[in-house]
Amino acid sequence: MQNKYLQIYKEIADQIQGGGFEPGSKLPSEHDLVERFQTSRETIRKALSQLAQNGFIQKVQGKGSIVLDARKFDFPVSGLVSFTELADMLGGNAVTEVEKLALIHPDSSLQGALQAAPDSFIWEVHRIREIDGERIIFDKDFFKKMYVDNLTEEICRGSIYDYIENELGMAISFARKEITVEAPTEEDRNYLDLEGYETVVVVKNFVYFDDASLFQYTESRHRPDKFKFVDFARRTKA
Amino acid sequence: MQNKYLQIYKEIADQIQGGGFEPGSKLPSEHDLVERFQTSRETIRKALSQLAQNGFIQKVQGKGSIVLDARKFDFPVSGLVSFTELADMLGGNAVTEVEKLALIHPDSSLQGALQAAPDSFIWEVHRIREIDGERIIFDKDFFKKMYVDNLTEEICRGSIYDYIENELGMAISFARKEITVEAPTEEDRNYLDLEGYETVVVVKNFVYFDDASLFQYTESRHRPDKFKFVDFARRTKA
DNA sequence: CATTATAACTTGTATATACAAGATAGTAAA
DNA sequence: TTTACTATCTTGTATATACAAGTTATAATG
Repeated sequence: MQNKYLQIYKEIADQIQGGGFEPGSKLPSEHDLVERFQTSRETIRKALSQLAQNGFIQKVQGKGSIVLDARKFDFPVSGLVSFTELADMLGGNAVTEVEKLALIHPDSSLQGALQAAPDSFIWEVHRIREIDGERIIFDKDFFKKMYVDNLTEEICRGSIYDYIENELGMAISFARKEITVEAPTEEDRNYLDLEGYETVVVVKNFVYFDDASLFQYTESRHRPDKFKFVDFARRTKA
Repeated sequence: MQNKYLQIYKEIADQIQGGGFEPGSKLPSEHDLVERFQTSRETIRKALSQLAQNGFIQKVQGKGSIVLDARKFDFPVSGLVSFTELADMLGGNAVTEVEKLALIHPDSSLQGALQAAPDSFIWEVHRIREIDGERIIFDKDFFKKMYVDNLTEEICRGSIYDYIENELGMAISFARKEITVEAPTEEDRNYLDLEGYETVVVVKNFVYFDDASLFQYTESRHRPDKFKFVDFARRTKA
C-alpha cells in the first residue's frame, strides 16, 4: 500500500488490457482522474506518462489521452521478460531442460562481455526450451557467482529471475539487447530441432541490476520460424 | 530557445556521448545541476528521467546517477529511426534506389494493416538500400495519401520522414515494430543480393502520428548477415 | 578496537500554484 | 451566412515546499 502513482498506473493499465477502456476512446481528463483517485495532478501525470511510455496511451495536448491497442499476448514481448514469465502468459505447454550447470572461469571473450576478472567464478547454464514437444530455443546463460551464490538444477528449471528477485531480493533493472542472425553451431544442431533451417536467431542480453552492476550475459538462440520480437518505440525528440 | 528540460537533456546526453562524462562515473547531484542550470529540481529530474529512460544513465536512490555506456553507432538503433537517418550516422556509402512509386487502392490485408477503406488511396513505395555496392535491404512502404498528398521519386530517394516532419510539419510519434524471419519471396530474390541465404529478416513497422492516427505501414526486408537490432529495455515494475 | 548512533548527503514521492499552449464550442460582429 | 473573437475546456512546463528513504562518512559509545 504505497506508491500512489504506480497503483494508479496499474489500475488504468489493467483496465486498458481488460477492455474497460476501448482502444481509440479517450481516458478521463487529468482533472477528472484527480478527483477519482483523490490525489494531485502531478501524481496523475506521473502515472499517465508511464502509460504513454509503455504504449498504453497517447497524450495529445489540448485534447486528452487516447487509449491505444495494447494487447500483451505477443511472443517475446519487448522489455525484460524471462522465458518462464513468457511461458506463463502463453500457457502451460512449455518445458525447460537443463543441459549444463557448472562453475567456470571466464575465457577472454566472456571476461569482456561480463566485465569479469579471469580468476572470478561464473555460473554457466545451458537450457533447452521445448514448446509443444519441439526444441525451439537454446539458452546459454552466464551469471557472476558473486551475485548469485547458490544455483541448483531445480532453480534453473524454474525461473532464475524469480529466484533472484524474490529469494535473493536483488532488483533486476535494465538490459542491453542485440538481435542478429547467424549460422547454427554444432551445439545448436545438437540441442535444437532445426528441421533443415540453416540460420538461428541470436538474442544477446546484457542484464544489469538496479545499481548498474552487470550480472548476467545471456545468449538465446532461436529456431528462425518460431522467433518473433515485438516492440513499441517512441521517436525521441531532438 | 524553449523547453528547458529538453535542452538540459540534450546537453547532458551530448556530453555523455561525446565523452565528457565517463561511463561508470557519477553525474553531478540533482542539487548541483539545479545550480549549474539555474532551474528547479523538478525540471532537472524531468531531464534525468528521460536520460534514464533512453539508457544514458541509471539512477540509484541515495547514491546518484551513474553514467552508462551509451554509444550510438550500432546498426538499426532501437526506436524510430529511418534508413536515411541511419545512413547519415554510418557514413556516406549508402545509396537508395526507388523501384516503384504508385498510387493504389489497398487490398484486404493492407486494409487491415493500415485501417484504410477499400476506395481510399495509398502510396506504395519500393526502395532498395545499397550499402557498399550490395543490395542489402528491400523496403516496402505504404502511406495514406490523406496524410501525404504529394510524393515524388526525388523525395523517396531522400528521407520521407524528413519531408513529412519538416516540409509537411506533421509529428511522427511512435511505432509498433515486429521482427520475424521468413523465406525470401520472388521479389526479395529479384531485388536483393541474397548470396545463397535462404532467409530474410522482416521488420514490420506500424507508424503513428502525434494524434495517434496510423499513417504508414512498412516492411523492411534485410539480408540476414547484415541485420542487427540493438535495444535498451527497462524491466517494468509490477 | 569494534559497534552504534548521528548527521549530512543522495534520490524518491506527493502536493500546490501559476501560467503557457493547443483544441473546441459558442457568441457576437461584419 | 460567414468570420472573428472569447470563454473554457484540455494537456504542457516551471517553480516551490515538505517529507520519505537509501547511502555514506563521522562522531560517540561501549
